[in-house]
Amino acid sequence: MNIEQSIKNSIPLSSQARTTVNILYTSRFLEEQSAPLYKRYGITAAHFNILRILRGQKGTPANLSTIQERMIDRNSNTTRLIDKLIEKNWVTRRVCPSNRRKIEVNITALGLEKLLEIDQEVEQTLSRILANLTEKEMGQLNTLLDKVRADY
Amino acid sequence: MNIEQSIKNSIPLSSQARTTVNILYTSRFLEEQSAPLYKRYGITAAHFNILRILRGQKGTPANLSTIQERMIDRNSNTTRLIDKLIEKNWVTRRVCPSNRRKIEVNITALGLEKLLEIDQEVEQTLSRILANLTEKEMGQLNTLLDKVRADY
DNA sequence: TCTATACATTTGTACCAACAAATATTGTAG
DNA sequence: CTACAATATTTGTTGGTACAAATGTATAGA
Repeated sequence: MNIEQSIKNSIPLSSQARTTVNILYTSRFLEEQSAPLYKRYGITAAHFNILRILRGQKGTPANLSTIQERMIDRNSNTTRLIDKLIEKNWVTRRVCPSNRRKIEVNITALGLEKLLEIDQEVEQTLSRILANLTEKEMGQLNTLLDKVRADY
Repeated sequence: MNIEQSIKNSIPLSSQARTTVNILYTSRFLEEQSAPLYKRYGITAAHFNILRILRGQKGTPANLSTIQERMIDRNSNTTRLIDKLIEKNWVTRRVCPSNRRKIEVNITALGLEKLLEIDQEVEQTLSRILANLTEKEMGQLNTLLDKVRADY
């Protein structure tokens, strides 16, 4: 179903508006599909995203500003997101010895283990949904989306 | 900048994951660009979306379930979103006489006026951002996104 | 060295969203 | 005509998000 049928629009949208609505709507759709999965582990997509960033560090500790830079969903509550992951013993936080304004966040062995578990489920879900697209089409889609954000 | 540079990823993502992250990230980007605009009018994107749906009704009242069906962001708080629009005198709500379980929501003249104002600003912002894409590219992007949501 | 400024994170607050349960109304099977 | 299920919306609660202000630390200039 195309986007105008999906949202049952009765007034024609400009190409720009239609494209924007389609991106927002599809993003929302993907979030809805994956949210229950994160929930089973007591976290949200934002927590998962942080875990993936920390794994990407390959042992090097990350400080808050680095994490924020790399997040999909930048917000100023990264502290509280980390708090939750600490509660679960999935990450650790300590004051950076060389610059005590900074903190060092590390993923624990348990965190890595859980991340792997969740990651596999996420990949399964995504593969099922994106099975509708060929590799070439995913490439085109990525190129076009990159173009939307160009100059920013 | 492509998505892996944007989020500074250091571990290669699967095509599915890359595409998903790209859709989420671009969606988030578009929300960030338009949010301040809505905020100046004391509303959120969800309120704006409801106003657009009501305008699409061309005078026919919409009940809550109809609005929810057409929303980008479906949630069960549509009641409270409407509450806010009523406070502003941008919409009215009354019990449907033929079926008192339902309510009838209408946009007011003031609501239409404000919607037009906001809409013009939104269009300007979107046109500026999506100026990076040709009409043909927007068409391709829409086709690909529709395909992501096919079968659902 | 005192002071101002920049940097990095945390905290307060108000609002928004998700989910479940509650309420009210209507339709329907016996 | 009554009990039960279905429909439509509202409300309670919990937790998340946005934004601003506050805190603590480091750096650089007079």
